[in-house]
Amino acid sequence: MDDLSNFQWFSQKVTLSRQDICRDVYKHHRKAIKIKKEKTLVRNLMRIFDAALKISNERGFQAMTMRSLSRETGMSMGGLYAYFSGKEDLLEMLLRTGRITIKQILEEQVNQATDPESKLRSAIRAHLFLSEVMQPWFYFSYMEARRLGYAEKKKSMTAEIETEKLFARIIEEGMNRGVFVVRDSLLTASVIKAMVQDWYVKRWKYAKRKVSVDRYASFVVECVESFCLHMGDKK
Amino acid sequence: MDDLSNFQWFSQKVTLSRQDICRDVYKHHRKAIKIKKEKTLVRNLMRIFDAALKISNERGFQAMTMRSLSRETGMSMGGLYAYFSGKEDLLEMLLRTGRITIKQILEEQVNQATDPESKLRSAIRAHLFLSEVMQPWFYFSYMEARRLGYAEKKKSMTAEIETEKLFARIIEEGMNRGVFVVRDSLLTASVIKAMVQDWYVKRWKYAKRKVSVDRYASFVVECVESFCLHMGDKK
DNA sequence: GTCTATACACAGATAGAC
DNA sequence: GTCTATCTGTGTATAGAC
Repeated sequence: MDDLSNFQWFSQKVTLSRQDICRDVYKHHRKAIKIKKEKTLVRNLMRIFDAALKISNERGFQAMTMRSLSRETGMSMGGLYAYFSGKEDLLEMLLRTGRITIKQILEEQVNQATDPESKLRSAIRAHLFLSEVMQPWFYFSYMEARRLGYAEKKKSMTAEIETEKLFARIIEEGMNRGVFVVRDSLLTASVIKAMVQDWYVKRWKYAKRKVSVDRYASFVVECVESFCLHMGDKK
Repeated sequence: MDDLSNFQWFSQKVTLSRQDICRDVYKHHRKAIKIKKEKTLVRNLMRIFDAALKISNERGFQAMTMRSLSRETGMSMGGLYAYFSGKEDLLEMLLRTGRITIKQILEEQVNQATDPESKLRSAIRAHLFLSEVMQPWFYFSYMEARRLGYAEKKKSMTAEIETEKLFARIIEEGMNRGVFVVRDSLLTASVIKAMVQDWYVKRWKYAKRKVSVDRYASFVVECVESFCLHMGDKK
């Protein structure tokens, strides 16, 4: 799929799914949400999410006060509590929406390719482009996940393991078919994930060096293929 | 150097340098520290540092209250303020001690090897073993660095860039000598760093899978060499 | 050198007017 | 549906006893 070579496609997908997400949030947090008109809910919830991500990614979620959220959204503190029952609740919403979006979009991408080589390439590129479009969310989730309550922590650990398994399965398939060198597939998946994560965690670094997603993606693919195929030359 | 194959050597080094570190801390924070006896200072400062790292790595530095630090150290809140003038000050001390220890120890390791291949191997292993011994500090520094004041943030960014340049220089030397494939040396250094960081950031994952430092180090070296030398087979 | 008690600031959350 | 005003809990920091 040619669209994978840039992230426009992902960007559209993410924007379009915003309505669905809000409906889902409403379903799961009905008790807490006092807003009845869907249009108002969608508009303000998005404002709140964007503001919360912005503030949290600068100083941390715990350091984000309701007052600063009020300032950033332009809504009053009292008004904010019509959209969630408390900070914990907001956190849960934020994490949930991200997980759902990612799942929806990645599922559309899965198994578009057939051979292990192009599957691996697609998986790496898809992850990178998605994390580029939703960078604030990925960064937030990465940084805050491990300091949450037990339940949320577990969820994010499971998500991490699942992503790795996705890569590991592709690699194992390649090994079984004899196109990839036989090595520890889980460790290989881990280092791939580490490289993908570096893109959204250290974005300031790559921005400063003017490295684009496309270039980074190509580099990671080259690196992984060289390891899996033991080819040093460009393909 | 054979000692590099396990991290006992690093462990000893770190323990031995504790006294020096305290002397350095005392020098830079003289105004804030009200303790006169060196023995008391060293003992309690270490208690405080260990406790602060433990709490912060669970819930974040910002979420660590003086009350929780008091509980963890067994010291009273009033007593704690004899060792630093406030949370910000404690933070600065913590980061400083880590940077100094790392610098001292890594400098001893630099240029033990001569050819680019073994230099690269040594650099990777040294970083991994050091981060293993000082895991709480590395994790802390990684997680808290980006939400500090401007000055401290700058310092930790510089440290990150410097580490990358260390790797990049070795790789460039290898390219110039014709033993490494010519590629983007900075991007190569970045992905190496990403793999090394994954070790101390995702330690829970590797612990669960019973992957040892030694095994992880060997794997990363294999991965990097395969990319730089375009050899897929074991060396 | 270490403790207890407390000052003071600011956080999250809500009630009730509009 | 949104605002202002305010309650209550908890945070950092210090003064002064031991």
